Amino acid sequence: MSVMDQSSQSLLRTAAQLQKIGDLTDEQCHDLVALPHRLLNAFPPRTLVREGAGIDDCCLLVSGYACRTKLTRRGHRQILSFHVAGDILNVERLLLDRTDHNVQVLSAATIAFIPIGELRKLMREDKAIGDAIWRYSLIEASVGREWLLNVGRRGALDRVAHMLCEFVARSHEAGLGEPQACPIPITQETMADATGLTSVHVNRMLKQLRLAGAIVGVGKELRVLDWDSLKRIAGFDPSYLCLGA
Amino acid sequence: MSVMDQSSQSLLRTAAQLQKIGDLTDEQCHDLVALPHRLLNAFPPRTLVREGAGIDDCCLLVSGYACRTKLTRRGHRQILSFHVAGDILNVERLLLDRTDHNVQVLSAATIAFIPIGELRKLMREDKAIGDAIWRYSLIEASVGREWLLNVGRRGALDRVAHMLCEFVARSHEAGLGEPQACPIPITQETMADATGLTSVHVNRMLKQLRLAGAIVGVGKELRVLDWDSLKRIAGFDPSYLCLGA
DNA sequence: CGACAACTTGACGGGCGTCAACCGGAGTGG
DNA sequence: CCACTCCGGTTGACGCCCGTCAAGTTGTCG
Repeated sequence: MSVMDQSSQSLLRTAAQLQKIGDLTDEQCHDLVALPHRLLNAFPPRTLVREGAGIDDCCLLVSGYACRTKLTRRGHRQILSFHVAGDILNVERLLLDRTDHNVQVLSAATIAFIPIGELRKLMREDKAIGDAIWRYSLIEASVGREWLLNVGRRGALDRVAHMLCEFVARSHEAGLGEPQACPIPITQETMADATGLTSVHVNRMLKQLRLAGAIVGVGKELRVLDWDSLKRIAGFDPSYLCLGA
Repeated sequence: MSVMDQSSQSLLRTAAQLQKIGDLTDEQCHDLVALPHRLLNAFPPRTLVREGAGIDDCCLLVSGYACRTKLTRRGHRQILSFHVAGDILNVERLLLDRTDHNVQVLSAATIAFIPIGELRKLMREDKAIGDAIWRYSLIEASVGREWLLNVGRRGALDRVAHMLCEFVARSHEAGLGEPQACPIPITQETMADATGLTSVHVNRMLKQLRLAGAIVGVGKELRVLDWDSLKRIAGFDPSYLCLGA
């Protein structure tokens, strides 16, 4: 595959996701893929976007894993969402002047930068595409609400289990693994910042989940073994992910 | 003021808020106010919208206070956001088929129900109005991210203080009080469900804030006394509220 | 082989949850 | 007018969950 082909394919996952979300035609999908952009390879713990920055590009995750983060004044980090290939990393930038969070990569990743003006132009010209992206942002908000419930009102074990469930469900949706035996390539420190716990306590909870037979593996090869069991512990109901639409 | 006048005024606050957010003309503002709707008076602890429901109206808060909530399977409640007069209580319903949370009133309140079809039609006909509402939903998402940071990564004292700060800042923006000496008409149990704490511990934190001279009052007459002091304790930076735009 | 990052485990302590009692004000009915 | 109830706030005692600190292990990369 030539460099040109690679580049022309890089927005495909995002286009496919928006096609499903917004019920777009193949032609609209093509318009999305044809958007001008530049690519970047990044490695952790690289920060792509910083809070308060008014960057001029919309960032799409072409491959790899990424997350959004915020920091308290005292320097404690909270992860706001996980992202897989095809996700848009800063939708809100399309209409707001300021980015209120950071974006960091969690693995080796490729990111596509699209000038905001180009994307806005396409959205203006084709209302269905605009609606699809709006819908995408509303689904993100729905996921964010579930995270708030998770962090605010579930115990540590349920909380970790729930985070793993979402990770697996979204990986599966993106074609990156099976619910049964899906790999989870993130560190325990990352899981801690996503759940509002410490890495030490995440470790204890993972041990407990291992003893319960729900997960297996160590280090970077953590895998979900018993999907049903994990869902039960977490009280996981995937409807908030809006995968069906 | 006649009943007719009352009804014709009821959407005014929402229109004014969207006008500021989306830089709308007076005429566009007028179109919003003229939307067909019916009014409802409600008292706590009434639930207006239930999770999973596919209700056909968009709910605007005309007066009073309300909040969005979610429940874990075990029945623990998390408040997702507070709302004051002029707020839209279920924006996401404009593009998603399902509501993923509940809406409850926190005080005597008046709600306007607008048929979704009517609002969608107006948004289609006037793109600026659609953009303003999208922007509104993106600002809500920004607030939600700050809540996640608050609940996940701040200690109990900072957390309660931060919640009070936001409540005051938004009340002030809506013209319902001054930063200095702003009343906070919600119960400690409500504050607990908003911060991921228990009402007992919220009580302890409020006592501490009283001793620090930041707040005064008891029961339903809780008031912010020393705004700067409260902001400092909370580490509050209002930019996430996007009040300037 | 050394350096380093991530995981693992144990000991200890504190922040916050839980339980329970009491208080005070608002509403209600006699 | 007073008794009663109810809801919300207040406080203390107690204990557990989870944070903190620290040491040790494993795997990877140079």
